[in-house]
Amino acid sequence: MPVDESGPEPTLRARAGIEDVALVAGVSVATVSRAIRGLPNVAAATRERVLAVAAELRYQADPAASRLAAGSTRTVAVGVPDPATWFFSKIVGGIERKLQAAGYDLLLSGIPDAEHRSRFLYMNAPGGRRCDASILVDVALLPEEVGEAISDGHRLVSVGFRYEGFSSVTTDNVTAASRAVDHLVSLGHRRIGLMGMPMDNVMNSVVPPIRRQGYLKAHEAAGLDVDPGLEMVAASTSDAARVACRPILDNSKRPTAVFAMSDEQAFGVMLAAQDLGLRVPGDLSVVGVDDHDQSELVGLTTVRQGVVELGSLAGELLLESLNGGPVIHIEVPTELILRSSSAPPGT
Amino acid sequence: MPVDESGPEPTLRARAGIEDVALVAGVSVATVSRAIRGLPNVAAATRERVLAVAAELRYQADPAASRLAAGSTRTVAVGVPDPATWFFSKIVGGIERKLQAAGYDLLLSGIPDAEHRSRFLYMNAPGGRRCDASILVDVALLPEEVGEAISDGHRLVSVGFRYEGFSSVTTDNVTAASRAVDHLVSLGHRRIGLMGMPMDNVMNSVVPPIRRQGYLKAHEAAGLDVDPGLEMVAASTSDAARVACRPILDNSKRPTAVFAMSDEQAFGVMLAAQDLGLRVPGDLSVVGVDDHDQSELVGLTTVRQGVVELGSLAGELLLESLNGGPVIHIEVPTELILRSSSAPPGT
DNA sequence: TTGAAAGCGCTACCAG
DNA sequence: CTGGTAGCGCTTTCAA
Repeated sequence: MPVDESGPEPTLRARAGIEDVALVAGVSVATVSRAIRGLPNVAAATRERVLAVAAELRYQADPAASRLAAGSTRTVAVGVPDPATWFFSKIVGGIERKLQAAGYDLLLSGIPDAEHRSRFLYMNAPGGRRCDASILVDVALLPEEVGEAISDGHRLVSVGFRYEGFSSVTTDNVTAASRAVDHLVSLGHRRIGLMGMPMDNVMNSVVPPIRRQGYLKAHEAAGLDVDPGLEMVAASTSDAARVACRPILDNSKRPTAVFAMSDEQAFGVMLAAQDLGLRVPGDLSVVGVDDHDQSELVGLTTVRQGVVELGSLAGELLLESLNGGPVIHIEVPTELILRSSSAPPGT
Repeated sequence: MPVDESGPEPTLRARAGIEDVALVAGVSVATVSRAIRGLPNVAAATRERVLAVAAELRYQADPAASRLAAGSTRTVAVGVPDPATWFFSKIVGGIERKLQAAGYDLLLSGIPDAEHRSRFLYMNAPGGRRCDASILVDVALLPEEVGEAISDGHRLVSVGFRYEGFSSVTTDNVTAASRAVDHLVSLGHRRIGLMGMPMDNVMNSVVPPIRRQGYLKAHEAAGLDVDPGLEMVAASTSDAARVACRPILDNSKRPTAVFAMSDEQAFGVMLAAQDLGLRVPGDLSVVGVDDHDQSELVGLTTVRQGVVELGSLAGELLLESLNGGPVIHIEVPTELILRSSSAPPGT
């Protein structure tokens, strides 16, 4: 009766550890460690042999063990308000590509509110030992959080806001907004609504007021009064904006144009106009910010910012900072893209 | 001359370790470990004291150390072809919410090609010790990869495809596609183009052929011949589709309708129609799949699938599988949404 | 209910 | 250039 050795190849049976590799290659674990990580002081022949054995045994260093022993995690945490959003997903995509290419793992967290934000900050602080650094996208930090992060030695790059002490990638939001409003003014609009975002202290608390500044500035430059009754606020989604702007549009004293702080909001405004039977741009001009993938199709005039680029730049800055690079602030340019959603009033 | 003790609070100086907590609380590290993790066999009073000290010292267990000692990583890896895409970002969002709520970390990887796929599989296999499980979204596995994953004991849930051996969340793609084409047929269309996706073996290699089946099936059911000259292929983006369909639309023998495998492709078809001066739906009807956020605004008729739900369900299945749950297959329903991009030919 | 101690798998220092 | 070995910070028997 033949004894059938069950289980597959006995050589590759369990997960190979560094010791197994050392044994088979006939060297010490120390040498294996050096050889595999490409450190100097390993004879070429030795390294080759070790690498061959490691490959054969399908050896992979246990990340937890490496991290524990070496101190570095080769992981970076990325926090965004909502990863399912057009804007944030583009940025995450840009970051991911850079990090993956550099061999870093990317830990993704959604940060929908202040509680999540402080948890993120706490867990990803150096003391948390979860990552080597983190990237925060449009998540506003309180002054005390900034101070704490700095004194903790938190490596952090910020997208959207500029904090001294951390590298950042931002756009010139005052200019972006005033560019849009200037355009509407130059078309002859005098009653220009603002579709803004909430300015609570939880997230996005910096971008909206700045874009609003641009809106005000453009009015001032044109010698126009702003009508506070034309200001609306909604989350940065099409649906929220659609609902929020309805009362102001469904009104004889409605604006002749609306500047929306994001294209997705602008889409919502266009939808509301459709709902009310208003023609765009005949009855209502609409301008947004972003140059969303679908903006061309719907003919939305917008102020473009290179969103994916925002992400890749953030990834690069982070990598540089990890390599001991200096704090760098980058401001990416914006550009007005003219399409069919804006025209002189009453056209 | 007063000696100024430099450095902040001496008590909280360095990062507190479990030993510090034990010392201050007057218990052993073993007890601290139990107390903090909520394990039984700790006196209520003791636990309370330990927790208080831990909070005061801002103690956090080092994840790497815990992982090494306990074996579990509390991390799950998620692989998608391109995280910057509408469809995948929605799914990742759905997954993220579930995982975050359950206290799991989410490692995000883009898997644009076969090389990345095999690297992902290798690193996130149980032997990689990087995560406890993984989720693959629309990343097609070769039969040998499936077999290997199973025999490795890889915990994996699949979104988009159904493999025996792993939990999965899918949609009925044949029905989705045939529903769309049936609709066009019932409007009177006889020449219906197909905007499909590439069927290489790298990614998306299962969904496109299945949707194509639905397209063929609907033709057959209606007794219609399919014209191979009306088949187009492009990546699932608006731009790619716009370019790819141009030659077929810019032709006297053009189709009267196009079924696109995704809404983003449908957007591209609509853009191409615009480019060529074709009216939608008058000269060309267009139907997509997904019900993208912007589909309502552009009036796109589409077959809706609950994309975020796909993600949340995947997250739930994964969590259950981690808790020893069984393999489960879920198929989510689809629904035809009628809008203005489809109408009888020549309307 | 609590504590002592043996690892978890690797890296890094120091000798040789 | 290579090997021995002491940790990294926590979890988990096993005894007490």
